[in-house]
Amino acid sequence: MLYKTKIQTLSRNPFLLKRHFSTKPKREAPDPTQTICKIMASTPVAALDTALDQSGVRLTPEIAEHVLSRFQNAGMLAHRFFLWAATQRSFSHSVRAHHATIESLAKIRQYPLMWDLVNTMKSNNSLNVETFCIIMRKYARARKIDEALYTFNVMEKYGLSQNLVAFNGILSALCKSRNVRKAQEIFDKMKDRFEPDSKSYSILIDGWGKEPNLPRAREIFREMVDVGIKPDVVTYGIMVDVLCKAGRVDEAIGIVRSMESSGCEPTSFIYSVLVHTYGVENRIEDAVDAFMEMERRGVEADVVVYNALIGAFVKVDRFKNAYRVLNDMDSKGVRPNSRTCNVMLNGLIGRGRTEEAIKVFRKMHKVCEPDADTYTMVIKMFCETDQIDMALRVWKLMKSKRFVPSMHTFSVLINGLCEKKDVSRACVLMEEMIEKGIRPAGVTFGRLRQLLMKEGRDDVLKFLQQKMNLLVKEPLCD
DNA sequence: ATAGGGTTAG
Repeated sequence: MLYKTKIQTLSRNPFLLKRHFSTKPKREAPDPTQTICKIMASTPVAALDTALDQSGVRLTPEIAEHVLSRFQNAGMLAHRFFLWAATQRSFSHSVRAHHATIESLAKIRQYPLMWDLVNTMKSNNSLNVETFCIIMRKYARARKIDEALYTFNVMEKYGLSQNLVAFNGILSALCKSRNVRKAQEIFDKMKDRFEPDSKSYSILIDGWGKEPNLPRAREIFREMVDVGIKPDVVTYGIMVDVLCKAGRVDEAIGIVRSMESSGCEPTSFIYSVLVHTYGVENRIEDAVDAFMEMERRGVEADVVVYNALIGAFVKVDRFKNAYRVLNDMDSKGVRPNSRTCNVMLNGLIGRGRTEEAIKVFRKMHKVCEPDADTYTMVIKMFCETDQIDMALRVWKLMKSKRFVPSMHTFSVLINGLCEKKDVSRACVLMEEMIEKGIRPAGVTFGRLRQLLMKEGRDDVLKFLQQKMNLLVKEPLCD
């Protein structure tokens, strides 16, 4: 109640951000990590071992993990480093380092090398079920369903038991890669062997919900209850989400009430779904009510619910309320994150409030670690307001932080440059993008092609096209 | 890495 009046009577000054974002950005990686990363980034592969040998760094498992996570999108490099490190005296890789390298190799589809590592782990006696879950998930994401199933089936040959964890692992891998049908098939075939638990059912319900197939999701939920497995707070949360996404908010509320009466307390997770859904439907009063109900029940708001509430206000153009929520977060000690920033920026940019967006970006980007989307939005905004120089400055800022731009970040800037007929700059970026292994969207490439043809630069076009043909057809990363 | 939520872009 109090909260509602508070949000309605707002401070005049929308820029209270200094107060909200007083925390320092993240800690830095330890120094030896930097040394190694620099060597890896600047040394030709053939000379890498020697350069690493001469670095004088005393390796620890922690440092190795840091380095591997830095290069997780550069699978070959990560693997080279892994092999080099393994030869160092009185050093051995952690299980997590093995897993990280397995993931890196799977990303670039170097499956034989990946299995080599599995065998290494077997002889180390460090293999576990998680190793196989990782591999199953990677195969499923690469649309290699048979290989995922093979991985599941081959576990026992590696001395691991095919237990419920593994069973849920394969179900999850299949559902997450949009193969619910297959997951359901496996489930039906093997459920007697594994005694499914609430997780098994939750995985399937979520899978059907994302299909989307609400009737099937409902059916599995019912089956779960029928066979005597109690839905827990996660299962309820999934059902609420599935129903809300299907536009059945009324029914979702019914679930919330039923969980209350069965002694299962809703969490901030569930409220974030509700607040978000009301926001999407422009039902700001209901969104605020849901948020207040949560507070009344003593459930602590986390950054996600706050973001949903901010998004709801932004959607109906009530920015002052949004700033007030930021204030509230600050007083409760909940730190905003990159999405908080993105919700604000997206709203401001969408309403043409460019100046304000710039101010918010200036203040927030120091605190909330912008993500690729933050940069994409800001660069796009500058392109569309005819400030390409500013767009380029943000690009440089991003690069100076060694931030890796996404395909979309490249796209908006290339499009902006094309718009300005700055073909040469656009081409340089296009080349950089392709070189990084990122496949440009068809329209982006098409636009540049048109310009190049108009200017008679068929040579450049041919060059870019050839480079692109070297790219694998499917994306290498996920 | 056996289960769930919030933004945008394309």
